[in-house]
Amino acid sequence: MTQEYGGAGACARPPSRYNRRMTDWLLHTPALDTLDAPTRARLAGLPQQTLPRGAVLFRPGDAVEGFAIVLSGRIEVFLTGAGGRELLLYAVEPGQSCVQTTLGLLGEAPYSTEAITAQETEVVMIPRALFRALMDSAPAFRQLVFAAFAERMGGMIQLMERVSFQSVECRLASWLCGHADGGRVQATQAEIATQIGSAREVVSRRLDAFARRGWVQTERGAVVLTDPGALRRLALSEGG
Amino acid sequence: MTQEYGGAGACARPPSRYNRRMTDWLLHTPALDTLDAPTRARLAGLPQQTLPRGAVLFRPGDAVEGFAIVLSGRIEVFLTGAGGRELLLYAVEPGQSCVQTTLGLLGEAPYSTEAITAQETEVVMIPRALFRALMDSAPAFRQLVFAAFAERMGGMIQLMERVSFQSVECRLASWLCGHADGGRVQATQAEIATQIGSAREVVSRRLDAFARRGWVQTERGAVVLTDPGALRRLALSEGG
DNA sequence: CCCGCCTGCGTGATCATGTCACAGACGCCC
DNA sequence: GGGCGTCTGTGACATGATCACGCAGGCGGG
Repeated sequence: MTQEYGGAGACARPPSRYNRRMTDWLLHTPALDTLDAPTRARLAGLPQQTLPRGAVLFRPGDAVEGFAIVLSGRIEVFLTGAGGRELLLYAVEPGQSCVQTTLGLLGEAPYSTEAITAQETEVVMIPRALFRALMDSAPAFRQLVFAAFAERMGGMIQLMERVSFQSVECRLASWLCGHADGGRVQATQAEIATQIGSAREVVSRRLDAFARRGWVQTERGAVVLTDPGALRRLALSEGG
Repeated sequence: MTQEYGGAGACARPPSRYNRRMTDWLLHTPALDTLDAPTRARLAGLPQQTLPRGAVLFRPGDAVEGFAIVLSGRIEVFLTGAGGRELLLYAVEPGQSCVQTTLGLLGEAPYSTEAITAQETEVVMIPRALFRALMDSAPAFRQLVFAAFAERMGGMIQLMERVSFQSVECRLASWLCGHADGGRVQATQAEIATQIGSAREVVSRRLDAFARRGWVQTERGAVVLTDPGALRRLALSEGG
């Protein structure tokens, strides 16, 4: 399902066909607008890379090569359990950076999670040395990194809360509402299961229950929301 | 079980009987050894507070008053679910600081968790303004905060892994091994349940199973480990 | 000493979820 | 049409959470 793409070093040594010209990508990255001129100058020269959907940026055990900033697309970071079950920890979207990476750069610890692009994704890698220099010398950059860190931590706590204390039904309804595009969600049940931290069979049964209540219609690779209101009410009901 | 102690503002406005003399507590805090002289000077004057066991430092919804550094004792931070079930997120021990607090100070977000002292605990509170100033001007302080942050994030990911992918039996065995004092663990089954993120009844049944295998003996408010080796093997078996 | 009460513990019943095994359905390519 | 891989549906079962009790030990008041 997720095609291998360059293995462990994908983000560090990508095939050249995915390298882009060195350009002023900073202009298109609002999150970095607050950076001062010298910092911008040091960043502007870095090459950006385009990764196809399904590329593996890192796996558990990999060493951390540099600090990634996402320009466009989306990277999903998963925790993998013994039985092969996966749990989406968080997603990295444009202007954001990867906490696991920050963690690795600051503490020398290898990755314990797996990162896969969910769409075609453009990233800029900041090498370790430059990252550390910026952290020390560029207050705005530091703010940026710290803010990202804080946001993730908050997100992780929320995730823990949902996974530990909320029913699968609630999580599923919530996820469906949050991913509907014109009353339609394009995803296989296995994908949904991973996203909400459950198992495919369970998703299948819950969706079936929703369908019997007339809230959704299931198709191969998609779910149609026929009563988004009901789903939303369930999602907000905090049901344990 | 956890006596209320001054409520929301406990750490900000403690009863005066718990205030101590202003002293050079920095001398006894190895974690802060790397701080430069000016920073140490700014910190040395802060008062330390002593909180009894069971004091509530903050609850969900409280505003963040300042940055806490633990000198001695132990603070436990919990997530609370709908049914009143609680899950230990992490503990703050001497020389460490509270991430939730950092998060709140940086992002203005209120607490979503609950912090309770597990023993008599000495803390120093750094007011918000000083905290921000130090973050900007004292690289060593910044390093300290960042390192703590990174460590917590790693811990949270590990916790997520254990809670999501490991059996209660493994977690229980592991916890017992980690908390044995001379082959004996002093804790009620309800406490153990909270620590490993399960329910009291489940702990009761698992302990019973251990007892039938001759690995432990249960007493009122305590567990005696009669075969620590077996428990340790189970704890390390990564059983899903 | 007896009683009432609180806390901690044990247990059965039931529900929610995760896991395993397997079969049918759908799409696609040859 | 036939073969193959992916997606989905289902039954059987194990684990864990929740609910509803009852029982035991400890403690203070009478």
